[in-house]
Amino acid sequence: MRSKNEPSGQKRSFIEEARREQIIAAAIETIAAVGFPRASLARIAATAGVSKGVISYHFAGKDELVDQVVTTVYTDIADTILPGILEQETATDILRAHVTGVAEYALAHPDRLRTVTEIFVHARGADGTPRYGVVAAEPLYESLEGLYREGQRNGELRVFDPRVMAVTQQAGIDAMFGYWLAHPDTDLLAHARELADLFVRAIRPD
Amino acid sequence: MRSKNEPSGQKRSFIEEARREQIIAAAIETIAAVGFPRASLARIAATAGVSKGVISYHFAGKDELVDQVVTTVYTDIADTILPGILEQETATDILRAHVTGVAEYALAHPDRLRTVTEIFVHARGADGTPRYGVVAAEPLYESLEGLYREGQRNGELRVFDPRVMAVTQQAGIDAMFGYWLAHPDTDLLAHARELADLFVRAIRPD
DNA sequence: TCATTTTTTGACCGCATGGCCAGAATCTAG
DNA sequence: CTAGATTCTGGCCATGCGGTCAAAAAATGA
Repeated sequence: MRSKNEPSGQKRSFIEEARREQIIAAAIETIAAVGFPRASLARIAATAGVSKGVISYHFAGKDELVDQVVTTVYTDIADTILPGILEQETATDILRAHVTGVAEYALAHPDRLRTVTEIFVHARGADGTPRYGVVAAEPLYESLEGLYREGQRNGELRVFDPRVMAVTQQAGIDAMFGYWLAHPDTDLLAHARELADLFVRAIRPD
Repeated sequence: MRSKNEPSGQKRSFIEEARREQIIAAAIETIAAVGFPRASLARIAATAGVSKGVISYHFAGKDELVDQVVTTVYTDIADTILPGILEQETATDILRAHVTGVAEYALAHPDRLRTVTEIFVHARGADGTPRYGVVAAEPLYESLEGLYREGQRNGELRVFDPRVMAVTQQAGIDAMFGYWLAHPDTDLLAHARELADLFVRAIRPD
């Protein structure tokens, strides 16, 4: 049975599903440990304790494996921090919940966040262009913009450029995580609170 | 004559200096065009119109070439935008001059900014750790912190965590440039003004 | 039990990389 | 003009990569 992105028609066998999960987990562990450029199929296979060919057997190629890693981690992040965000009422509270939610997830699962960061930064398509670059962040930008616009409509926020703020907010969060990776002794949650403060002051009415 | 980082004792010959400059220019052009991971010595040599061995002859290795590229570009950036920053009086004006200065440089020399961005993101040492990562940004962070602290001392700025703000400001500038590269039709200077606005509001007194 | 299918292994392929080097070409002094 | 130093070329090397494959091993089911 050749592996496919979607189990079209045929269901995936037991062992097939288990192996895929195992290999995805090994990929996350390996990428977090040695970085994306050094996470070769051979290294990932060694982490999983299987032969290199097994990965080729269960995944169409490295690209599909990386796609599955991204999907797996992002689903997990969304499932973890979305509930805390949805229970907020105001745009300001949502912003704070977003920033601190990512920080809390980073503390609980540093490997997963590091892995998707590595993939976003380093993964490139066959033509050399980024595979998950700025384009992949577009839905997130639009989501943040919607939040800002609602706040502007009801007067909770002042008038500003939502796109610039969305890009900046996401950049601030990414940089917070990157700085913490390089300086693990710093207080990530304190950084998150301070960062949220900066953003709230930047967009509140005069 | 073997090449060295510093001309120790012996002066560098005429042709040596010319070739080094030519190869550095070719490296900048190549990295900006195809990205750091694809900018092999062979490609850079082809851009320069010389044999691959020439690079090995004039530089100790790829690492030294990349170091020279970074030094060259950073010196140029500093020479270009520092004057405009130094003539400002207040911390707020300095911040605005910093943000818009980088934007103006990006418009004038997109290849150079893109190249150092590529190098900072992708260049790794033999052990896989980043060669110009967060650690390399430390002097810049300290410089920004000094600026903030001065503003806090004389009451121009409120009290906030200077390190978090420094990390965030630099991240916002980097993201501005990255977004512009992906969306070249957007108004970079307008983004810079808006970004400076966000930052000024984030740190001004209540 | 035993034939069939699924899964795994380990060797192998083509390719690109950074670096090396013998010899040719070029430049420079005496 | 000529001898020596400098510079350049083009081919070569070892390494690591993603991917493929025949054959072995394991699981499955009649």
